[in-house]
Amino acid sequence: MEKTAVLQVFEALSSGVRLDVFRLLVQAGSPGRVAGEIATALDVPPTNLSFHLKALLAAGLVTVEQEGRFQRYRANIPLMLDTIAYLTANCCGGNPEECAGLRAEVPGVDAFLPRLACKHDGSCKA
Amino acid sequence: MEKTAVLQVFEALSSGVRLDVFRLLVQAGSPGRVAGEIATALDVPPTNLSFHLKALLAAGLVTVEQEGRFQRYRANIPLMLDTIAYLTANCCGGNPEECAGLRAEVPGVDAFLPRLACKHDGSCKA
DNA sequence: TTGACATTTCAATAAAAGTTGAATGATTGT
DNA sequence: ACAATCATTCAACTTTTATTGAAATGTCAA
Repeated sequence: MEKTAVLQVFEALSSGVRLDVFRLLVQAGSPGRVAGEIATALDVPPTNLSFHLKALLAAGLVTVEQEGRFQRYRANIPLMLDTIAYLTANCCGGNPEECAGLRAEVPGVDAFLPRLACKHDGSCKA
Repeated sequence: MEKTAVLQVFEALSSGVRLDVFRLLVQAGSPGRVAGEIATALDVPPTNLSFHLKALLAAGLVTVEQEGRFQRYRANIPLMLDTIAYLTANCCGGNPEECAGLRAEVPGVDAFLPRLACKHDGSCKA
């Protein structure tokens, strides 16, 4: 994944409104939500929501599909996972056990992480 | 984890300099790096690096330890993992298989993720 | 085709973040 | 103590981002 794309993702998630929108869509799953539903759920003025949705779209974190006069938004989960993989790449350099131990301490985090950026025999992968 | 803390993390990671610094420290593992090493490695003026390190510190993403006249910085891996857990919480709402399938498609991502925010029997956890 | 609704675009303003050079504080070696 | 080194703080400026209301676009239903 390219650094500029990763930066766009993190910048997109660094606004309170956009973080809420994205998480709402992550939890919504494949049905997603139309813009009006999002605006109501989060109590954000439509014009402002539109501004933030545009940023999320530019980052690739959400997709849109027209549905009559509605716009249906969905979270782009694979991009979220790619971004996590980028951030955690080659964790702890030569000492992968270090990262493995830390992972074990955060309940629930393991299933969403890269099969460690380092192999289980102790060596690291690219 | 609190939303404001998560926002600080994402904001911290939304600058090219800070993203590079954090990844450098993630890969450095427990030895970390002193400020001068970071500045040299990334070719950032010390005054500017200091500005960005301060933001990373405020977000909690790095720690400092004084070492003579040097300042040694280290990545805060548990916070990184907590943040990932927050972002992926309750993924795909009622349809956890949806997220599980997507995870499987991103090589290397699984080991760094929450043991899915949903249980393997199909139900979701808090 | 007219009127109502959903959403976006535009323009203006307000607020925040990034970069730089000069100055400061702290620590080491001589 | 003195000079050199490592790093941070400060002040000024430039650039980017957020928010709002009014207007425009496009779709549906009667």
